[in-house]
Amino acid sequence: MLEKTYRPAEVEEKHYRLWEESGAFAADTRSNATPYTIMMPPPNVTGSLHMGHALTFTVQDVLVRYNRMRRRDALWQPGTDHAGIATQMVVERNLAKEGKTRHDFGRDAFIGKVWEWKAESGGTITRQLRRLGASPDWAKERFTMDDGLSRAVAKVFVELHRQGLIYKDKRLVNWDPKLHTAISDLEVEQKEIKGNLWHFRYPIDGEEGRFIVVATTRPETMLGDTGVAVHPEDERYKDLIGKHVRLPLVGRLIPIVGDEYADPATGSGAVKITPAHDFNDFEVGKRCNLEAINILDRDARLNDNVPEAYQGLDRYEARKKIIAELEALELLEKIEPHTHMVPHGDRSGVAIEPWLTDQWYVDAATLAKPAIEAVETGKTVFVPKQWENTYYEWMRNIQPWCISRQIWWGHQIPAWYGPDGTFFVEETEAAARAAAAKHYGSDVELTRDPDVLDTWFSSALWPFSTLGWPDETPELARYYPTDVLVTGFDIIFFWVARMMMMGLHFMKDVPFRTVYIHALVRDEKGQKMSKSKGNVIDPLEIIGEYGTDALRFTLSAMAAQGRDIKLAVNRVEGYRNFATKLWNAARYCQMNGCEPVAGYRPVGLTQTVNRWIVGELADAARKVAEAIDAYKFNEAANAAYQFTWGNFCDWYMEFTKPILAGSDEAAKAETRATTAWVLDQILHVLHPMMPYITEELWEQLSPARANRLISAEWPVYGAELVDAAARDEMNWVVRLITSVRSMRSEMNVPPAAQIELKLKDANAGSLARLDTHRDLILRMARLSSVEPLVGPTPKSAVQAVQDEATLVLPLEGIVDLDKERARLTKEIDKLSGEIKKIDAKLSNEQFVAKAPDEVIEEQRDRRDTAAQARDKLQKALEMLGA
RNA sequence: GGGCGAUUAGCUCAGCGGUAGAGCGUCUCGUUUACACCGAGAAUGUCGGGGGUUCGAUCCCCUCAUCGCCCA
Repeated sequence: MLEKTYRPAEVEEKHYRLWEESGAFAADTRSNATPYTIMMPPPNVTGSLHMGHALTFTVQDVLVRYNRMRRRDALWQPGTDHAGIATQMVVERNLAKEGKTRHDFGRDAFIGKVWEWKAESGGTITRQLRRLGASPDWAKERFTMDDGLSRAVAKVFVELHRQGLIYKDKRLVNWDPKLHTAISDLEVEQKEIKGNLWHFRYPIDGEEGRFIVVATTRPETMLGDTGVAVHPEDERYKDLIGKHVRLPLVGRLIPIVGDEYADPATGSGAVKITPAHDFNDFEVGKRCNLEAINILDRDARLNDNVPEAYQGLDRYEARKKIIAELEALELLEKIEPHTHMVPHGDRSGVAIEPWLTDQWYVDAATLAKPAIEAVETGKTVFVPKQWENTYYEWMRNIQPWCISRQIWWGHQIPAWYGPDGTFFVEETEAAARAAAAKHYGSDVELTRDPDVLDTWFSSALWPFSTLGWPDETPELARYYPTDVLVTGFDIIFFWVARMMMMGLHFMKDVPFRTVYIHALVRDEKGQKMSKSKGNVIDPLEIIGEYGTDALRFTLSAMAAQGRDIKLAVNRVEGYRNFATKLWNAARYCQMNGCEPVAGYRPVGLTQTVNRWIVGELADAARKVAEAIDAYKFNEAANAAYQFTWGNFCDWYMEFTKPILAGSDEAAKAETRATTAWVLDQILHVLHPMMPYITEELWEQLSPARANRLISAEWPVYGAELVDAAARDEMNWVVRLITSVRSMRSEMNVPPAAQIELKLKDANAGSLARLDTHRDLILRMARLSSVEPLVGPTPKSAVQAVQDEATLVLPLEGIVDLDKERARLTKEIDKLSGEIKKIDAKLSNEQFVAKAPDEVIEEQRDRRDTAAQARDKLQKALEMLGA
């Protein structure tokens, strides 16, 4: 016998272990079934499960479990990402606790430390994924730094280099002065900073007493100024173009140039140009042949290219000093408060510096072209479709991708330098040595490029590198391209776009047919969850309190397309209650001997109630399947919830109690079998969203079954299961019972009182329904009898209309006449309002002329029904007297 | 500045051309042996404002307001 309530903690671990051990998650490369493939976005190896993970992996697991049950050969490819900077930071932080830095160890030893850390702590996220019930093919788990994946990375790098799509260049990069590495544009976050706009006077050379005013938010960069730009058409400065300015504090003569970058409308209209430390200035410098003087070192301290007094100063100390000194020289015109956007490193949190360095770049614009076309032609489709615009916007304006990082943890760039700086890009050191020997005519000492690749470089290869590429494995042939990629919009640029580029380039086909972009999970007020705000809801805590299934079902139910999820814990509680409800329904089945009957077929049933529930179930299961197919997880969850609670528990189980308690053995047997069968189907339909409780019930309700639910087949029913007549009949019963309950409640009839119901003017059909279902009507409406009304309507009665009939509750002595009059009046008013509205429509010639016939017909029907009901209630009201 | 999205019951959200829905919350009643993590019933909405298209608009179009996000 089942316990009284479901205790998730007691069964989740067991089922997970059994699933995994039995190979239920494994794809079958040799299967004849059509593959269904999802590449798991590899979480960072440093990660721990947050609500965003919980959503994305729940959605993926729902898809995978569902398609597995649909008998697709499902491959959910798992793995983790080495997360270069993030992981290196974690390990360095640990070393810092012992007062050490990575430099105390040296590169190789430090990398050894990182691997050690990974072996000890890198499994957290995958353990937590297991708690969430995720069912990827763990045997195929990969890590972006695996040998195989590293080989793929090297091959891609070398090939792209040979094709001219990877190149080395000296340009301004986003330099992170804390982490000492370049980062890509995407890793830069613009933060609004309240600062100042300092206006400086630069003396014009050769014109004593004349100044040009320039404004800057970054005074320290003035030491690297190599020009002042004005708009070529700006009348104020036209005469100055070609002249020079004597740069204060430095003494350098720098030219005044005409360039349209200077906006006459902002500030003074003149701008100082620091080509080595500003992206816009860099372009101006190129156009106007200005020198680029690098004045910063890797810590963003001033270097030897500035006057001695400033050398070694931090950028912010230098700023203070410069302002003070210019003020002393009376060259500070004014200071305006100014709020502006300052780029910050997303990992380090410090302001990044544009810095001139040698870096490796990917020619993203070239690779983007086929990737754009693939979406334009529908080879890859975004769901919801609007995200395609975001993708296009980014891809059509894509900039060269800086892929080198000055850190140690990651894929080291496969380039080796000879003594004269010539480099050899090869997959292995041996190949590089051979190439160098050929080039120099003898063996020479080679040094490998110390940089590593951007983490996203290896992630971009994930859809094929995990399947064995560059080897032509059976997996690669079978599972690429994948079916759907599930992810959040925040990494469309980081990852989706890059997989598209790499996939198309190396596999000549898109990496996935569909990209499902889900929402971001926020707190219940719509704030992004963050540790600093203290509004984080920890999925593991939720799981601990309400169970995994409750969390998964909540996330499914809230995953409506195109909207963020504001997660409120009471929603989870509500769906935990749903799990308990299901549990108790199963318990009821068990107590009533409703056990699965081998060979049961839901056709040819004798009991209307059974034909009805079977049809409702078929409808609900179809809705769930269609919703999952359309990535409408909220609709899938709601359809399953509504059927289980609203149809099966609230009505069917109550309807059948008289049969199960009765003496018609054949009806009893049929009903038991049907009840068991429907519950069984519910378990199937809920399983993708609530895997644990359904598996547990599946096992407990019929321990003899050979297979587990995870491996069962998704139910698909023929149209013959839906019986419209049965549905109409049961709906009639439902309406009758609801009506009586409502009258009782409104008239304050004590629940325990068994009263009589009379049916007035009921036709033969209704009377037949009444006879069929008398037992359950008596029970559910708490009546002593239900009979056709003979003779006149009793004086003190409460009445309601149902189709052609009137329901009459004779409540002599009990009924409060005023209350009943008020109730009837309210009903009548409601109906009158409706009739009036419909009449207005029907008397509108345009409506009658232009609306479709069936709409007009429907309006007429509704009007007639309402009018009939109103007349009957009117009579009832008159009978009560004024 | 450019783009996207949102605004529906007290709260969180579905719906998106023809009877406004759910969950939670609220109120009333209820120990009917599956379930009080429950059951029955009830109340609650000029579907952000203003225009337009249409026989008909919560739904389509325009505009304004407010809020949020992305990109400069």
